[in-house]
Amino acid sequence: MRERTATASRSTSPRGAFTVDVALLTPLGQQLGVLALRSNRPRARDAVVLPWDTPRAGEALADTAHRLLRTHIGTVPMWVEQVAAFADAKRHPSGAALSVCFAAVMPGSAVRPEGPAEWLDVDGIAALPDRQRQMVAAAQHAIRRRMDYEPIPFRLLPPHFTLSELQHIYEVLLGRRLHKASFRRALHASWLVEPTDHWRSEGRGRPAQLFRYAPRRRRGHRRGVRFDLL
Amino acid sequence: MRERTATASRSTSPRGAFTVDVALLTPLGQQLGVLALRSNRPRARDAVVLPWDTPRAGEALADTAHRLLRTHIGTVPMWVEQVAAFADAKRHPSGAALSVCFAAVMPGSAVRPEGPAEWLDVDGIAALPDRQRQMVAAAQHAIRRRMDYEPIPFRLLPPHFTLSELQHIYEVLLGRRLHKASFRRALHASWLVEPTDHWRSEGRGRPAQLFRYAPRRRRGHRRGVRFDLL
DNA sequence: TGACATAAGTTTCATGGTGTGACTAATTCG
DNA sequence: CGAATTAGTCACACCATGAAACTTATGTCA
Repeated sequence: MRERTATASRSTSPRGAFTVDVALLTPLGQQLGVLALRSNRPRARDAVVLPWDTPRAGEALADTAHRLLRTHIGTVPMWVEQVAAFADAKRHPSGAALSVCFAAVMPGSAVRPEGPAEWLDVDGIAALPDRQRQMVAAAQHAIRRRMDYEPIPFRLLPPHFTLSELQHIYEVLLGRRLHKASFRRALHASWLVEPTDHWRSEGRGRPAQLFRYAPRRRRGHRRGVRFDLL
Repeated sequence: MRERTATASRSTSPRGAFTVDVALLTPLGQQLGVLALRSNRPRARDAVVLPWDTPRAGEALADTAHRLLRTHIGTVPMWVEQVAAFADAKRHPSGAALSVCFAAVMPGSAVRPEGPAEWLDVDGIAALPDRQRQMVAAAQHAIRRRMDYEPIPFRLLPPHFTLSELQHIYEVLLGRRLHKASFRRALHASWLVEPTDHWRSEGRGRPAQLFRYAPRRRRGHRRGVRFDLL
């Protein structure tokens, strides 16, 4: 066990130091799940917390986040990015004045994480400390925004996937249904995926063709201003 | 003078504390300018720095940024937002391990700021400390992204403005030219501006009608996924 | 075997947004 | 007056979008 992980020590960091907290999101059925650590004292105020730690000497923020993820899920997800710093009066398990939140995504897995870790439904995060509740909301918001510029959903799928699986990931991340024909038309027009020779039969219904994420030459198409989101 | 402002003290903050730094951007002709403070020791390594300070006890991050802005330009701009936290080994004038960057925008003014403050061209920021150079770049990047969701350019204009002025702001912030007809067509289609009864004669050329920022009823138009930015 | 359910994938149509260049309009200056 | 300058519009080709209907390929079960 590592020292200074969230479950090992609580409220023992010196005041004034800062923490790095990780909101690791994953598809959990039709919802989003976030990785939380359950303490062995279920009656305590911090019964469930996000993974957090203080950086080691000379360690970059992102490296602290990576180390936390390696510790708790054994690997570093394909997508990890800083969301924001939080320093208001809201409670944090460390007592630190400031916490930097990192968001990460990993493929959906039916397996329950081992140890004190578990998946929490993003809509059932009332048990988290106040500051970490804000963090989960901010992480979800950041992901939805950055999806427009980064291929985050593809990081949540194996190398080969069906278009229905891809659409389902988009729907879970965005929290709304998408239209099948429009989704596929736009996807193909962007030359982001490439069909393979393999098909997957999922029981009933027509088999689905497997695709690979293989972005083609970008036509450097500077688009105009979009006012419709203001 | 306030204690602990950027020009008053250098490298005197306790190590381990963190700073709040502000990148205040403004249109400067065809370019962007950023507010910098020139020290009275021009030969020093930190000849020019962004405004920064450490938060007071119990002060929220945004409040520290607001206080800095009030100190140096006398008012709090209409748009101030956190960009990110920086904590790598790059040099910061305070010596602090971590710095939280805030971006802000204010209307272009031909007036030179008073005191030790001055406008630095965003492309001529080599004189800034390493970490603050990163901050200015990140602030510019963040603004370009958030312009799609927030009416930041309107915060850079007086209550009444011409459409040419608005387009010029967009061009300076985005760093590229826009097509006049497309810009206006999209703008009007979004019902963001409202014509007034006033016109402005700017010397030569046809007078321009003045508009007001008056966003109309949003038709809750959930748009599909955009793959063309990936 | 054949009807049905189910899921993948395509087609079609109406509508509306986009880039572009050319056009008109109103003013100042010489 | 006429040229220069800036504001504002138009027309056209093309692309993107939402929606619904349609086709294809499988499994299920009588």
